[in-house]
Amino acid sequence: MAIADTGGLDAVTMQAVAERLGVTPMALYRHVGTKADLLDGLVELLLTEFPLPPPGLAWQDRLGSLARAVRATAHRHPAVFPLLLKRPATTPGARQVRDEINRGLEGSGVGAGRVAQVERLVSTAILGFVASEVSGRFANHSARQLDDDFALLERMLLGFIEAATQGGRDPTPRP
Amino acid sequence: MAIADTGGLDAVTMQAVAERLGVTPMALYRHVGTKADLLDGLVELLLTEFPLPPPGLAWQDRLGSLARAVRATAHRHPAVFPLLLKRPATTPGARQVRDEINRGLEGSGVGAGRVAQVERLVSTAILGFVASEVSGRFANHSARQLDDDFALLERMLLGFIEAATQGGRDPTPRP
DNA sequence: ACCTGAACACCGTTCAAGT
DNA sequence: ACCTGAACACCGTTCAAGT
Repeated sequence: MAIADTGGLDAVTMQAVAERLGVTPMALYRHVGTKADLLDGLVELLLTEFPLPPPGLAWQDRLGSLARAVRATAHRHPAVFPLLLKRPATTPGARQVRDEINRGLEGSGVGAGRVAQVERLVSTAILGFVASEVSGRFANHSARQLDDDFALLERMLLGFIEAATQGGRDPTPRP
Repeated sequence: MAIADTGGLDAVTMQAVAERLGVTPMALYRHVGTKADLLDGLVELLLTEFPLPPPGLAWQDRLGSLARAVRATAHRHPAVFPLLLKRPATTPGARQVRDEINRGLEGSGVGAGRVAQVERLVSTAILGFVASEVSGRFANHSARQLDDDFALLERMLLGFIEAATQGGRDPTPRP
């Protein structure tokens, strides 16, 4: 992970990892099946780094703080984060995050039958924005502009979630 | 592009391209500065393949048909599409698409001062979903499920755009 | 102007051999 | 059980040399 953070994903070679460990590249194959496995491990490490929001918050704040935590983690590991687009969220770390989002959505009043689809769209919107950001698509934009964009994205998603509510609760007015 | 479509991005090597052209790898450096330049060319080729929607449609249909055209192009070139996350949309091909979206947004009544930001969020949401799709994140989902998700994404974005046409400094989406 | 041969410094991965 | 030497089939890229 340290190699990826400082040198990018291309710097994560079997030789670089081996050198970091004071060992020859061939020795790694005793501990990891292939280089793809090593990258999978990196992604899982990233996922377990997302801090889950404290309980007791309103669902809006739970989801909002999780979204911002994901973004902060991505900024810390810009090379590894975009790999999330490539793998189904089936690992323990991925499920942990998805379950947290689902709890927030249930708290919002989204019908149980629609939670999975809403979760997919909300996750994908956050993932797409943050992956764009750390991958370089917004290289010409200021940090201030990106913060504004992200705040608007959060509002868009809260509005979407409220609209997906089955009328069991009154939509909460947003500031 | 043909090599990328059939073998993935990893198959796009200088040697593979050279062989396709009946030439040695070194000959390519007469026509392209570096391999990164070659990939840039691939992305630009992809961008110019997006069919722009016919004029005369309502703004909702213009934006919708553009979104679906982008998705169809991504399905045709799944290896190259995700590279869009890595580059600022500053090339002629990218500008062409962005201008088209901006025209749609202006038609919707979004204030001129907010078109750029709304465009960024709408583009990013589509890009994020489609890149996830072609990169493998939804590998466990059926084509039918993904079509449904995409249709819901379109509705979410139309709702967001409509909310952004109402007054106020902050476009707050409403159901 | 365009292409090639030879060469360099890397890659991931294997296999038999060492401790 | 864990590591290494040697080797293989690749990479991108350069440079001088060829036509």
